[in-house]
Amino acid sequence: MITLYNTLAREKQEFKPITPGVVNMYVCGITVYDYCHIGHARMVTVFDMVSRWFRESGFQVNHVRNITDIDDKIIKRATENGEPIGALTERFVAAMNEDFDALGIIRPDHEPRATDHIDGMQSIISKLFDRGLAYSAPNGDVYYSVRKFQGYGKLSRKNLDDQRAGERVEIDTNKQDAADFVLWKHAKTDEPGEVKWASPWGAGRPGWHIECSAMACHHLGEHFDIHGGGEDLQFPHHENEIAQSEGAHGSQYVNYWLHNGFINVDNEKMSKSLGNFFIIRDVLAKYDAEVLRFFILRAHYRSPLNYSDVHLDDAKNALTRLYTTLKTVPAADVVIDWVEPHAARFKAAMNDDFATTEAVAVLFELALYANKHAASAEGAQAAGLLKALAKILGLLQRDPESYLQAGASNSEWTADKIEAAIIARKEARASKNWAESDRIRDELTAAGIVLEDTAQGTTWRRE
RNA sequence: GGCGGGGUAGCAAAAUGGUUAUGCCGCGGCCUGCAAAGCCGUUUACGCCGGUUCGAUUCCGACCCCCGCCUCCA
Repeated sequence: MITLYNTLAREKQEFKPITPGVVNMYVCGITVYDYCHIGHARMVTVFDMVSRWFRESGFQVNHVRNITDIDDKIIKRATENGEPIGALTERFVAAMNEDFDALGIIRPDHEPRATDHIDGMQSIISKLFDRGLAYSAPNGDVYYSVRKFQGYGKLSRKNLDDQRAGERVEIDTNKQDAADFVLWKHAKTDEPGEVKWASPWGAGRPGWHIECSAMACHHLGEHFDIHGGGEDLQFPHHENEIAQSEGAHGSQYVNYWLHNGFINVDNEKMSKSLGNFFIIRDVLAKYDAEVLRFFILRAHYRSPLNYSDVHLDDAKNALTRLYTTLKTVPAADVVIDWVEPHAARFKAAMNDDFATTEAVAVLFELALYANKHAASAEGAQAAGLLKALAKILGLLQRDPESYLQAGASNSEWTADKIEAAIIARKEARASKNWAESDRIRDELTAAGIVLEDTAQGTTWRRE
């Protein structure tokens, strides 16, 4: 039995699929106008982990993650760059895929793009008009009349009358109510033709929220199991999605809402204005992608996660321990026996709202056991189980030696040169010339290369 | 102002009414030519004040502090 924290209910609930054995899940993806940051990395890693666990648990998973390829920021950036919208978005879709692939994210089953679903959006807007929930404003925009939708605020638990409308942002006088949101934006004369679509309400382009209602409905139907995204999307985005989809279809939209916590820097939310913003590729230039994945998964998905080099160093050292174990103790081929105590605890943790923190702790306990029994079949079995369980989290699947020796490709110390130094040191040691052997080792240490003398000979790794 | 999340050892991060979380770092020991790795051990942990209880970090109440959403945002 899998339980998950449902934002809609504000409590953990047992997961009951609409169709037995099937999980239909929609996750809000990226707006492609810039490189993805580590907050995006957390979001996709978390829902990748969720998909993997459902699959491991025997479910058929339909994982949909959209790509927002039309919006104000995209238009602005394309204009600044003097390039077509399509060229800009294609470039950043490619960059996104590179980054996510590096993180070991399994591609979602569908990655719909907003611009391919304009018809679906218009269809929903028409239904909203039919039901009296949409109206055309004097300026040509189409708005959703929030107060006419009963249950508005049920996800974010916001009471319309308690909001301080207009306190931070000036109220658009075209709206009948400050809380109303745009469904369709009328075309502006200075906008390029590629952002204008014909519609019953005049040429224009969709509002932000409507795309997810349309794409989710297209791939998963009017009613599906899980909808995920970053916690900031809870309001207004997800609240508005509910209003649109349930308003248009007259039935429940989503059973379980999952929201991942943010990555913070110095305990504050990352934001460009604070200048504490980190894009994935900059981090990957400094740290192995698996370190970043491990860093994300060792925390619980709903907790805030502080980012800094110190924390990544910590994660890196911890991951090195695991890989070192697998290097030292050959992993046996293991079919997971879920009754085995470690495996059972791993499963119980994952079933409990994806408690990867506890699952990772089990990994370390297996490493300890494997190290203690390194020479025996028990040890190989434990190492094998460690690797098998880690696979579910998308971790520890590389050749340990390769992982430990990776990086520093720009170093003058190539593998060949290191091997040569090790041979020279071996000769010095054979003649008990400790001064020379230590000199060689110190030289390597200074270059960030650690030597380890074992019964089977000397091995090396990069720090 | 409304709504929500949180304060755990040097750092990071979980669970839990009484029993070792886990990892990193530091320190001591074993091992080693010396190291590294590994193993063993180790550093007054639970924001503050009351209450319930045989017993609370863990439940209840008050208080202090931090963070998020209420605007585009993962």
